[in-house]
Amino acid sequence: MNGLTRTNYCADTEGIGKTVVVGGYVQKIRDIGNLIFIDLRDRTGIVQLAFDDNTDRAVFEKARSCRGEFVLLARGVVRERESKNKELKTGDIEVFVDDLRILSKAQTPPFEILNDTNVNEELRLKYRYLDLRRNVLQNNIIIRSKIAKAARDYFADNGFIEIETPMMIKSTPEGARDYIVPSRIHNGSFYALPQSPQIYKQLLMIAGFDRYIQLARCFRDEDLRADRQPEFTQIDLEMSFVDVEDILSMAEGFIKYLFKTVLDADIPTPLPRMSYKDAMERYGTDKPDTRFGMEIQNMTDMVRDSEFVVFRSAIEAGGSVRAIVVPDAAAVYTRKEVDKLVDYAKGIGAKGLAYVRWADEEPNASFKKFFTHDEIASLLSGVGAKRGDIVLIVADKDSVTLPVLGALRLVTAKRMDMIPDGWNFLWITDFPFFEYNAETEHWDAMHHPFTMPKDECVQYLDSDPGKVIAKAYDLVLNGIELSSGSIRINDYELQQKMFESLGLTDEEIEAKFGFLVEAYKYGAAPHGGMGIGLDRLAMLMTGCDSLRDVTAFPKVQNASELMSQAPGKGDKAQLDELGIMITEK
RNA sequence: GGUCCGGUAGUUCAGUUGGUUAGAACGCCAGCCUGUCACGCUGGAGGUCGUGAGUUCGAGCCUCAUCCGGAUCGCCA
Repeated sequence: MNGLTRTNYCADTEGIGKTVVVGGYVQKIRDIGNLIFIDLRDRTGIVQLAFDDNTDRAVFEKARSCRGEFVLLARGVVRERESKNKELKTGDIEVFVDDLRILSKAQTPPFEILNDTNVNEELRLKYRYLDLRRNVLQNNIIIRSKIAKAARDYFADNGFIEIETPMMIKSTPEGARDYIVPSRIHNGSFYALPQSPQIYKQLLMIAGFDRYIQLARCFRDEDLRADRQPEFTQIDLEMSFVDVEDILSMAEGFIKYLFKTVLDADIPTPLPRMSYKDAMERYGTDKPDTRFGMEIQNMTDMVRDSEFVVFRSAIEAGGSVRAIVVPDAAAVYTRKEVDKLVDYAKGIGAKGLAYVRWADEEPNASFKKFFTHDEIASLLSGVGAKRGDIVLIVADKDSVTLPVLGALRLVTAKRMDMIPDGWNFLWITDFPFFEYNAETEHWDAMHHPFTMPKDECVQYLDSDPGKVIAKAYDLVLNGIELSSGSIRINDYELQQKMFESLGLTDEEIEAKFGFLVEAYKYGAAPHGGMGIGLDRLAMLMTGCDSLRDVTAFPKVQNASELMSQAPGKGDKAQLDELGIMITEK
């Protein structure tokens, strides 16, 4: 670059008396007449460039002409500052510049490049390359890179082979909606982008690779959330000659290594476990946040004889009455706000929400007409409530009471600010194999149809599908699902039977999974694996609450990308070639 | 697809019951300033009030539609 070669990153500049060459973006200019300071920024941080009346006039004038975000290369001697800045890593030194190159001028950016920004995210995403200049965002991306490296290192050290699987594959039924890619050669046919490399990694096990890993891009055409992007990355792995325990301990080893390497945090292993059934009954969700208590309590027996029709009819219909106690909430939740909770509960499927708001001496129960003073007192002591608490009660089928209270538990805990920091990992095990779909009146696979049922459950496949437990497991961190996996069926006859239980006809099985069933006829070791969400790991490990903050070029809620404006309309020639005609929706 | 929230200088926001010329801070431009680091001082430029209809003598403000972004429910084997 015009005879100058960079010697130091900005924040790594050191050695008083040394001549250095630094390069970066102009963060800030302070022009004090015969004295100019420029804060120069690169991905490591900031160093101050200094110019004074001993500076060559041409260099001085060049410095004066600089503006924010100009790209500079500056040579100079490192010297101690006359007045130091304790806020800055390089606050004790500055570079006294004798040669300055303006490598690139820059327009005034639409927003200032500041770590602590409150600029509208929409604008930041439109100019994502400017947003990404901010050190906080760069650090997130760097941590993400370290996570990926830790994964490759750990699994390579444990004998895993990194193998790429195709991105253009055949659409698989069930599961999420596929993104599809039209084929030019096969007019009218489409590839699908993989929702995960599931089938391919099983085939790699059949091929005998024994241990596979891939940082796999996955695609799901479903609505977005803060923790859901339509394309995302999984640390995808599969192992042969294993059962559940082998995979869990391999994954635990990785988690331990990862957190030590990237965050220098010690994660005690083995990680705690909870069955799906316990998770649902105690937390109303299959991904409980166990950083705080407030578990769901079963009040059914306490109110079994009550006259209150809401409670009684729920119980008589085979349901339950359950509650959570929100400690010290009466001071925070006014009557009006409790009403909002009632609306919220109704919005997520409850018929209603009974409550006791115990602010004053006398607890105020929404159902006090139906209970005596003593009965209410005994209910309160039964659930362990004290004065100042609010008790939220739902009476319905378990499939309503549990998830509703689980959601209320999270909402109120956030509002009460009672969720401590920490790394609370939890394995959820013993998932049901089937999930009844009331709409189609079918049993669907809860995990996926290749999941191995527990040995002792195979006998219930026909008689009582709801009773079949799968060799499937999820890893949950602070209430967010990080990972999901299972042992796969490696026996083609059993696989055939599972497909039949799912209501697939022989023709459907043959058309959709024929090659997979065929493959298992040629011998397969017991195998299983999991996919760990790299994006979510990065989000949690950087303390962010959106995947957008750990993704270089994320998509927004309607799955478009604001910088490039993707997706775009296909042009006429492209569509003609593919034989595609667009109809108005 | 439903519900809710938001959209006013480049940015972040304020804008009274609908009423004269829509303000502030930061940023930007120019000048001055020898130790700044949120530099300071002086002056200046900068607005399709997301868009389109409607109500009204008069709309940033009220109504409807629509676009964009976010949260949430559905959805995500």
